[in-house]
This record gives sequence, structure tokens and C-alpha cells, in this order.
Amino acid sequence: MRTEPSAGNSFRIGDLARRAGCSVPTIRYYEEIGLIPRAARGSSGHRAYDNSAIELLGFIRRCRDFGFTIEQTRAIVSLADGRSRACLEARDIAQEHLKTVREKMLELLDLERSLSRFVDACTSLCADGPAPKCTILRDLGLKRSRAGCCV
Amino acid sequence: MRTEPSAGNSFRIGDLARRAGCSVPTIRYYEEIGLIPRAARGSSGHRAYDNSAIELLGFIRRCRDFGFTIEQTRAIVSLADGRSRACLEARDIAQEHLKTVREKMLELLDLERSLSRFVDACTSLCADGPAPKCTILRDLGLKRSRAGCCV
DNA sequence: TCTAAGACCTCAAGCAACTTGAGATGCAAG
DNA sequence: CTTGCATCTCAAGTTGCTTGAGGTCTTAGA
Repeated sequence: MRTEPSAGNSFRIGDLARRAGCSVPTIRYYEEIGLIPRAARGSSGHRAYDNSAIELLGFIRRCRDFGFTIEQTRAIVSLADGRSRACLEARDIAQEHLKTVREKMLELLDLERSLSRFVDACTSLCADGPAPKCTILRDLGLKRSRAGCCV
Repeated sequence: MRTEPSAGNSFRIGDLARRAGCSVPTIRYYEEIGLIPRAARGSSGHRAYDNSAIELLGFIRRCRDFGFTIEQTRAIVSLADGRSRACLEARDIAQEHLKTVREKMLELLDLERSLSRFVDACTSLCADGPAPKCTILRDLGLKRSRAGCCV
């Protein structure tokens, strides 16, 4: 038996990272900022985790994937304590976030259109070799509303 | 006559900021990192600009609005020197960027769907008051593919 | 002519959310 | 016993600025 004291099936930070889908320094960082509790340490000083850590960290990773900030994530995590009404509070946070996501989507859509027009114009005007008359770059230097060439 | 030496119609950083649509510290920052040239100084030490600065800074601002990184912007700016083929090189940078914009859009679309499902589920399950049986927060702690409630 | 507001100056630190690096230690296999 | 990987801590770097402190310059009003 070489296991740590009282460690049924605990594992170390590298395993946790692999199982929860994040990096080792990220886990240490989350601990440092108090997003996850301080890990128990074995005699070697290495952090020891169990399955509940995978769940928590997975939860956090999904929140982050959803684009919640760390502080939003912290709020949602602290809600997940079984209190009634916690669900509604989480919903409000999500709804707020949904609004910004939708705004960001509209911006990106706009951006996508502008960029693809730029690329198309460049291609059709200059594809056959150096086009000394191409004014695209010069046009970019003008007010966008007045740019005749593209974008 | 109170004008600076050799200043026909030069103006200061605050005016430039207003006319180019960015903040004063941003201009100083751009100068510091060499994205724009070091401004001429009047006897007082204040920076002096002319119209060409508005053009350059406006160009940069539009690149940044388009989501180009500073380094991409720097590359595009350095292309805008009238060389032939510069246009095609700018196009390649834009095309590269367009690809990442499209990827980001798809991610956001996914995110939007997940979030709105979460919000809807919370609302319909819990809207009539505390719903002790709501499992949404608990579900979030499960693997996403197995989440029965929402998200 | 004085004065007070506001614009400007520099330098330094702060922000998110990590990542990267240095230098030391632990641990398991050959 | 050594080698090589995982871990540890602490510090600094990343991006693209923003904010703050503390000081100078300019300008309009009294």
C-alpha cells in the first residue's frame, strides 16, 4: 500500500486536469483566486483530489465555455447549493449574459460581411497580379461611409 | 501670432482623439508601441498633429473595429505604402481573420442556443415560485451530453 | 494681472484570465 | 542509482488598453 493517508481513490492535479478538461496551471489559478477550495495535500505537498473536484471543475469549465466571466461563474457556483430560488437567480445571470452574447453575434455578423466584401474586392481587383490601380488600401484610409471600393 | 514654429494648422492630442474616434491614452499607447510615429512636440512638450494623423489613426481604428489584433493592424498599416501586391497581402491577412471570425460566430450561435434553452427551462420550471424540485443547477454539474433538464 | 479650470505631460499600476518560465523537489521505472 | 516526468512555488508575461498619481501648460474669466 503506497496511498496517501485517508485517500480512498484520490488523484493528483495532472489527472484532474485531464479529466476535467483544463490545464494544470488553470486549476492552481482557480484555487488561488478562491473559485475552488484549497486542495488537500499529501505528505509530499502535492495536491490531492477526488471525484467531487472533477464535477466542480467540469461545472466551472462549462460555465466558462458558455462565456460567463469568472465572477459570473463564481456567482453561479455559489448558487448551486440547493437553496430554492437559486435556480431563478442563476437564470437571471444567464439571461443577462444571453443579452451580451446576442449583441456580440450581431457585431460579428456585421464584421463578417465587411471582411468578406473586402476579401472579395481584393480578389477580383488584384487576382491577376499586381494591380497598381487598386485603391482598397487607400480607401480604408477614408471615412468608412465614403469608401467607394469596399468594406 | 501664437502658433508653434512651423505649425500651419496643427492640433493637439485631445482634438486628434475626438476627430479620429479614440481616447487620448490610446493614442499615447499606440505611439509607445510604435504603431504610429512619434508625434512632433511644440515648445511646451505637447504633441502636435496634422490631418495625416487623423487618417492614419482612423485607419487603425477601423482595423481594430474589424477585430484585427494590433499586430495584424501593424502589418496592414505597413503594407499601405503604395507597393503593388500590398493589396493582395492585406487580403490574405483579412482572409485569415475572416476564418476566425466565422468560427467565432458558430461558437456564439451554439452558445446562444444553449443559454436560451437554459433560460427558458428555468423560467417554465421555476417561474411560479421556488421550485425545490428544479434540477437545472444540479444538471449543470453533469456531463453536458447527459444533461436532461436543459443546456 | 491673477487665478482657476481644464488639457496636457510622464510614469506606474491595474484589468481579465490565464500562460510561461525559473528553479527546486518528489516519485516511479529501468 | 539515475533519469525523466510530474509536481511545487513564485514571478513575470500576455493583450489592449484604462486608471491613477503628481506635476506642467494654456486659456478664459474676474
